[in-house]
Amino acid sequence: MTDTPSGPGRPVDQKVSRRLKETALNLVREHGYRDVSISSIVATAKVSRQSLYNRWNSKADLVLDALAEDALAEVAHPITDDGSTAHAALVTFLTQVFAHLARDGRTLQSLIAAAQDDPEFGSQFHAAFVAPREEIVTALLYRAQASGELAPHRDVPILSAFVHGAFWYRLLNGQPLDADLASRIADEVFR
Amino acid sequence: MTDTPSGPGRPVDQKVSRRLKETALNLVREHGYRDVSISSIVATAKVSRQSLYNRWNSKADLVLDALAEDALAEVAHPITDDGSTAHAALVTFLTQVFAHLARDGRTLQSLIAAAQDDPEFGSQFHAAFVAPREEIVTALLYRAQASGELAPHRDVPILSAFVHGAFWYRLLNGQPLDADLASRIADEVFR
DNA sequence: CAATTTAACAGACTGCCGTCTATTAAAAAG
DNA sequence: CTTTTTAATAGACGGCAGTCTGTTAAATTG
Repeated sequence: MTDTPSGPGRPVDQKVSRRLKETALNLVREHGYRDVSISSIVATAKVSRQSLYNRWNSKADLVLDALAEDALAEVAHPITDDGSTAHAALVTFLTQVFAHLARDGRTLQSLIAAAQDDPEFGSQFHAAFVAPREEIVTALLYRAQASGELAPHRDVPILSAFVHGAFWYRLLNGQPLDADLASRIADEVFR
Repeated sequence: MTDTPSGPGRPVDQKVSRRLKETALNLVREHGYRDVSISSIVATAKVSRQSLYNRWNSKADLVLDALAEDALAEVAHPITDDGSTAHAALVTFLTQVFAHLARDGRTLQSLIAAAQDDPEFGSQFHAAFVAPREEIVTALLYRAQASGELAPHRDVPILSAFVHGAFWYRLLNGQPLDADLASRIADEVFR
């Protein structure tokens, strides 16, 4: 999927792609998403403007792709501490997410913002970032219900919206995402 | 506060302000926030570009101001059905918010997005829209605790973040905000 | 090797943003 | 009435986004 060398024509230069992603991520982390222009990315990467648009539709597209290779993807695997309670697992999950967001939380805010006025990017962002985390928490809560740690009549989809919503609400309103928040969220979910 | 006619110099023409707000709101409701340019607003309102920038710093500023005079402000008053339970009051509040968002929810999404990359507008948006609703729900939950409807050990700030977060999470992810959601949120809060 | 196909590149172009300049209009102050 | 002060206007400007054109480069196909 990453490279399709078959067929005629000059092949896509992966070095160009890598250079663009690295440059974009470096510039965004240094100056902030808003203050990095497409023009500055291609100029810094020493790549033609069109080569960027041949690969991505927008700055948001490019940055999401660059982030996906980086720390953002590391949280997306399910939690494996099955010896522990669901309560503890939720705290662990949230703490991990928050820790990774210490570096790229600001950028993530900008990507969420970009998704609001660009439905196509919104779908990609949802698939790459939102859905996997939604899945993890939902599965965790259903397992907790099966094991009796969570009462069977609790509304798991709503509880999941509570957890992710509290996270988004704090992030998008510039409030801190710290270990204290993680444990208080988990405490309220598991009475 | 709306007009300060005292002092020398030509007074601000309120007709120009009204025309800009009306035009902006009409255009945004018809074409969507993203597809309305500053240039089209001033052209349609037959007002000079600078007159807009003399009053607001950005399109987001203008549209928030225009919305604030409209339906958005109507929800901001506390709930008065004191004869009812806190559970019912929360459902009423959420249903009202969701109903008003049927018209301007898309625009609100765009304003939340704009706030992410513009701290100054973020503060204004928070003061005009976020804080008042946060206040209503928080007060409602504390009253419920005082009356015994909500257990005293429950974490009201977190519960408030749950409620608003679920709302934001659904809105920003393009999911429906309907009566069903309102009652399920309330059911989980007052379990 | 020659023809075909696709990538990379340089550069131009339109449209919009946010700012700035110069001019005219409408008020208070002397 | 004249001066001062601020608003409204018209229009220009530099910078960036996204698109497009033409040219060169690198691969497969015949």
